[in-house]
Amino acid sequence: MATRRQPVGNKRRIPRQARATETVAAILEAAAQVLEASGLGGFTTNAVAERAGVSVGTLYQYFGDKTAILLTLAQQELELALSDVGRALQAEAHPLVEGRVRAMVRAIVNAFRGRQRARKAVLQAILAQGRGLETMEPLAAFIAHASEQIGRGPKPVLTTLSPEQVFVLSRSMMGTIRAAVLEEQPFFRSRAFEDEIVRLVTAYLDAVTRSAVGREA
Amino acid sequence: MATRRQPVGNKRRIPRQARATETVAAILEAAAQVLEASGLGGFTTNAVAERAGVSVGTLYQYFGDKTAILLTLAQQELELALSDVGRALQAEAHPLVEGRVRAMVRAIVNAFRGRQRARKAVLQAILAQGRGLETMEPLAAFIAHASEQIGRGPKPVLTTLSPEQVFVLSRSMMGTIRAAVLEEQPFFRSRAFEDEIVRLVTAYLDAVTRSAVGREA
Amino acid sequence: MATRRQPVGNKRRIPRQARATETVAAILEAAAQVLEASGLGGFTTNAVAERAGVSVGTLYQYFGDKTAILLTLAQQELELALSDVGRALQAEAHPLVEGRVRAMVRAIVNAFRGRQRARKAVLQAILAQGRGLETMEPLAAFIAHASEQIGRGPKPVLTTLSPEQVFVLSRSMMGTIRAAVLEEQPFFRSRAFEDEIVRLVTAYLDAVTRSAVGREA
Amino acid sequence: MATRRQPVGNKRRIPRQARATETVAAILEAAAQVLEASGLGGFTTNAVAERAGVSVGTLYQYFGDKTAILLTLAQQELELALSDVGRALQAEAHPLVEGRVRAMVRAIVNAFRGRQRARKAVLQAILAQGRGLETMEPLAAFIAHASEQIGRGPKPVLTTLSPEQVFVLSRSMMGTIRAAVLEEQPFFRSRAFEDEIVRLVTAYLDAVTRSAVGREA
DNA sequence: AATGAATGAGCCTTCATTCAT
DNA sequence: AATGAATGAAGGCTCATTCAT
Repeated sequence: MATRRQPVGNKRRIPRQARATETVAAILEAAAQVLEASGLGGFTTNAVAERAGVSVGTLYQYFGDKTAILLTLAQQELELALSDVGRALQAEAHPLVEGRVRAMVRAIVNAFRGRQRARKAVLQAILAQGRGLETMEPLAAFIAHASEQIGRGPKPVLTTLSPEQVFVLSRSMMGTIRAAVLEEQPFFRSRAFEDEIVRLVTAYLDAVTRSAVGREA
Repeated sequence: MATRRQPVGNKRRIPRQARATETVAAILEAAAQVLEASGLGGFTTNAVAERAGVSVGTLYQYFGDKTAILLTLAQQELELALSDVGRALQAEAHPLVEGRVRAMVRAIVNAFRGRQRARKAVLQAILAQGRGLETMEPLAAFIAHASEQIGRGPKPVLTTLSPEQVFVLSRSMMGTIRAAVLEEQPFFRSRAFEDEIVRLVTAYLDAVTRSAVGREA
Repeated sequence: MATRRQPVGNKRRIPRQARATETVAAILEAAAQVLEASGLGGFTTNAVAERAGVSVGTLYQYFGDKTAILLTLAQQELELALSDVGRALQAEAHPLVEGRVRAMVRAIVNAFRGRQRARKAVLQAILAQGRGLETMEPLAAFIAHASEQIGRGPKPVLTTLSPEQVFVLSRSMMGTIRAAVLEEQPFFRSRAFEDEIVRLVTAYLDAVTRSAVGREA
Repeated sequence: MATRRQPVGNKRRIPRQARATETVAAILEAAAQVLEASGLGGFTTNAVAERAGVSVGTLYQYFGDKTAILLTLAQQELELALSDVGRALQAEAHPLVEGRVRAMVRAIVNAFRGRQRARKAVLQAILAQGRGLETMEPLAAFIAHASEQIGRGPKPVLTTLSPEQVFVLSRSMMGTIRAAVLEEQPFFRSRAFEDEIVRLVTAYLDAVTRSAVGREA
């Protein structure tokens, strides 16, 4: 009967004090751990709070909703991965396209190494809510941008990719890596596997470029 | 999904009578419909039973577990998809590699087309339980076999693929299509998307072949 | 995260079996008892279920909402009271207006005797939700009608009452009786008190009639 | 409202300084506003504190209990209403009984006019705790006294009312007005409604007087 | 075999109250 | 005196599962 005001759903309190900031961090860390240990099924607010060493009440002081935790986590992870990959691409150390592709693949493989389960769960949760698109948007934008960077340089490859091409490019790479993690393939971190992914991406980029050039001519 | 009392588990009763078989079919069909209509969140045993026109009790007579329904559904869908793809490959109608690749891509996309939401939910549910591996295994085996068929024919392309190559080939294709389903991409059924996947696969096959030839020479 | 479908709020299952009907009755009886014993503050679904000897789940099988219980209870009580008062009025035993008024007063006093607290709580709950008007409507209609019956007979008194008059007539009488109960006045069931209420009502009716007649003349 | 830890109870600190007095006033004003805006359901200590521009801690410095705020609010309102009514009666401006009754009714209605929702909520809260009796007592005493004042004056009406008569007189009037507030009747502030209450009271006074005279004669 | 009423653990969320700063 | 982060009991409600009929 108690009236439920503020069906907010988002963040609730902007931590202004040091202690509060720590608490938020603890909650997010705990959330990732719980997700990692028990999957989405075990991801309950009580479990997160307990692991974080705070009470549920505190948790709700900073996250208006169970979902808000997930969303924040997702964003955080995304940004981390993005900056890793971005760093790999910006390096001037790779003059050749292949070199840059390889750097990116390596960054992604590394990004996928830790807390695989948490990552998966976050992904699922996001998707399960139809929030996927918005959340993924920065990633898509990034890869669209990244593909231009790959092409640029001493040996430029392409100028613009269609949305479908960006999608195929990013998802084929990500999907392959993700599958290897999920299936716990023994060759996951092997050079042979890395070679094949690089081959996949460069071959596709090549094909796309050739086709574009052919059309222009 | 958290099992409550008895951790029963799998199927319970092997239907020997016609009526029983019908009941099981009705439940599975209802499950797919519920999944399609309300997503995983609305997938409750009661909802499925009601839609199937049976009582929950009856449902539990044939499926020891809510999960068992999902698992059965997944297997069923998988078999359907596999036989579709198999048919596409066996046809002698595609003399060129590209033709065969396209036929396969189309078969897979089609397999994923109907009841997308249900499929997505099944996928999620399977993955959420770590059951993904077992369930996916037949698919992997199939594609490994299929890649040989692609290469064979009037214009043979390759003889043997390394395990890593089979993996990259199959997962990049599946992963891309799956991502399109999960993210509910609007271009999912477009020709442009199909073209890109075909390009991805053929480009990779080409690159692999060229490298193999080079090594042999 | 579990999706909450059906934010129904109303009744949920129409009991078809004997046992179910009993259960509903038990829940309503328990609700009244809890209300009586602990007031609105103690009126929790768990308390009601426990007192009814059923589980919360069962309770929610028949009432989609905590409020639904209160609403049903209110309707039930209202109908009971209404039929009591109605019976008092329909009796041909009271040829005089005063006699009929007295019969009504007595019926109301009796109606207010049992489970005062429950009644009060129900009232409050109804009002607290702004549902008061709808719920009270039959009562208003009834009193409007009853006032006509009071006036009819060998010595007719009035023909039509304005909404304000119906309101003042009914609420002054009800309010006085209710106050006596709430304050546990010792004279609550005394003849003297009854006399005064009868005097109040008849005097008011008289005044209204005289004013109406005066206006007509 | 259920007290959680320390069953503290009432006021805690008697403000001796100017600032403290202001704070208390701010809290009470905020309480009324919150009540008015969100009803009893939204009446949380945090909401009140925020609106008052103080912290919860400060609030608890002056009110040992959420209830204490409500109680204080109720008393404050009551005193205001009482002094209004008293002023209306003491005025020599109304030589006729009816005039004095009308003045009183108007004073009471007016008292109930502003912040109706807040008042209703306070009323409900008081009643919900069985605290109604104590809180209402001064009002009853006042009306008993007032009825004597009504009768006095240039045209005296009655000498003594029996306890039952005082009760019926005061409660019928208050009960009717209160019901109009609680039910949020649209005609609450209309002249027609006022007329009917005046009619009710004067008719009753009249009837009582006539009966007393008859008995004396 | 089927039914469906009943169960109850457990989830998410709120909010009165405390206490270290 | 004031602050506001933290607490945690308690409440409403869901749903997988059982079992008497």
